Amino acid sequence: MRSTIHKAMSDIKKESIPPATQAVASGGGMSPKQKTRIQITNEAKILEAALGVFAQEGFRGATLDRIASAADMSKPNLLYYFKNKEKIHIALLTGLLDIWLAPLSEISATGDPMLEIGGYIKRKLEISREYPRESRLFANEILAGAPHISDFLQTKLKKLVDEKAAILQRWIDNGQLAPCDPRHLLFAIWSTTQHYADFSVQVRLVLGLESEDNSYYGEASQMLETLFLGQLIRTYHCN
Amino acid sequence: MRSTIHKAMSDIKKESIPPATQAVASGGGMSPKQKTRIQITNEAKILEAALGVFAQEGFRGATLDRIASAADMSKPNLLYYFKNKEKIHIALLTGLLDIWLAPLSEISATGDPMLEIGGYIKRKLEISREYPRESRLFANEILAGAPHISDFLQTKLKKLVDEKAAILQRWIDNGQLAPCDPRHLLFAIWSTTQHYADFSVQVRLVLGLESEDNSYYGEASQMLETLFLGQLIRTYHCN
DNA sequence: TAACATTTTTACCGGCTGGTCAAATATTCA
DNA sequence: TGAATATTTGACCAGCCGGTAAAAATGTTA
Repeated sequence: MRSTIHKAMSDIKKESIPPATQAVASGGGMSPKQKTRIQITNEAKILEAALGVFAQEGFRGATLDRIASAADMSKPNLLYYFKNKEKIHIALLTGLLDIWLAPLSEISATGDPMLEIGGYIKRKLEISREYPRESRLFANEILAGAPHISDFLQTKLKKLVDEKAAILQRWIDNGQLAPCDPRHLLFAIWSTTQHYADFSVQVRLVLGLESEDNSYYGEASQMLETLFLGQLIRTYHCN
Repeated sequence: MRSTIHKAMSDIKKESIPPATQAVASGGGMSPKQKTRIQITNEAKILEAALGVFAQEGFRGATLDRIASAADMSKPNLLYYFKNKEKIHIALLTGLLDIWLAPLSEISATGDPMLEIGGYIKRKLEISREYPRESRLFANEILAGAPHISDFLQTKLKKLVDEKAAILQRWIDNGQLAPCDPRHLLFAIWSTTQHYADFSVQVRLVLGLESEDNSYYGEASQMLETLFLGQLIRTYHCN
C-alpha cells in the first residue's frame, strides 16, 4: 500500500508519523533503519527542490543537476538519498496522492447535498491554492500519459469516484440535485479548481496580475459557488 | 491533414519575407522561395510528429531524435527543414493560437446569451476532441511558465478576454445572466472543456474506458450544458 | 543530357545527463 | 577518546542531446 518512499513525504507535509521502514539509502540491507536527523532534513530538502523542478519541466525535462542545485547539494550527494531520478518522482507522487484523495473522501452520504458539494469545492480550491506545485506535478504526470500512477487511477481513484458518484446519483434520484452524470460533475469540479493552480500563469497574465499575486482566488471561489451551487442544486426544476 | 499550422511556417525556411514573388536571383540578396513539393510534405510530416512528442513530453522533455524517428526521418534531415528544436515548437504554438482564439472571437454581443455561451462551450469542446494533442501542447507550455507565449497571453488573449467579458457583463447587468465575474466564467469554460483533452488518460481510466475510446464526449457535452446553461442563464432569480 | 538546385546521408562534436565509485570528511556513541 | 558509522566530495563514464559540415544522392530544368 504505501511505498517505502512515501514516508519521506510526511516530512514535507509535516505530519510526523513515527519513522519505520525505510531502505532507500546505503547500498545493502533490507533491514529497516531509523532515520538520522540529517537524513530527514536532506530528504525533505531534496523533495522540496524536486517538486518545483518536476512541476515546471515534467519528468523527462527535469534534470538531477537542476534539482541538486535547487537543493543546494551536489548531485552525488543527492543520489545518496534517492537511488535515482525516478525514485524522487515516485516519492513526490505517492505523497501527493493522499492529499489528492482526501477532499473527495470527505463527501458524506448523509450530509446536505449543497453543503457537501460546496465543501468539496472549497477544499479542492484550497488545495489548489496551498499546493499549486503538487497540482502541476500531477498535471504533468497525466499529460505524460500517467506512466507512474495509472494503477492508482484505475483502482483507488476509480473506486472512490464510483462510490461517491453513487451518492450523488442518490441525491439526483431524490430530486436534490440536477440530473447529470455524477462522474462528469466531479470532473468539472476537478478541472475548474485545479485550473487555478495549473494555469495560474495564464490566469494572472489575462487578469493583469503580478507574478506572485494570488488575489484571484476570492473571485474564483465566488464564481465556482455560483456555477455549481447557484443553480445546480435543487433549483433545476425552475426551467 | 490535421493541423492548420502551416501558416506559422513563414519564418521557418530561411528568412522568407512575404511570399508570392518569384525573384530573379540577385547576388547576395535573400530571395523569397517557393516551397517545393517535398518541402511541403516533409515540413508537415515533422510538425505532425513533433506535435505528439511535445504534447506528451513538454519542450525540454522532447528530443529531436524522438521527433525525427516519429517522422521517419534522420535528425540532420529534420534539421534541414527546421533550424532548431525551438523553431519547431514555435511553429506548432503559432499555428495553435489561431485555433485557440477562434471560438471566443465568435461570441457576439447581439446574440442571445444562452445561445452564445452554449455555442462557445460546444465549439471549445469540439476543439478539445478534434485537437487533443494541440491542447496538451498548450497545457505543457503553460505549465512550463509560458516561456514562448506569455506575450500572446498578455496582449492578444487578454484583449479579447476583456472585450468578451464586457459583453458578458452587459448581459449580467441586463439580468440575462447570473451575476458572476465574467472572466472567471470564461476560465471555467476553458478548464472544463480542455480537461477532456489534457486529462483524457485520467478520464478514461476512471470511467473504465479503453485507450482510444472517445465516447465520453457525449456525456461531457450534456454535463457542461447542464452546468453552464441549466441554471446559470436567466434563472438565477429562482433562489 | 548536362548543369544546377534540392534533399539526404554519413561522420562527427562538445556539452549535458543519469549515474558510479572510492576516497575524504563529519558525526555518533561506547 | 577512538572506532564505527553516516555523509559529502571529486573524478569519472558511457550514452544522449542539440547541432554542424560536407559529401553523396536525388530531383529539376534548360
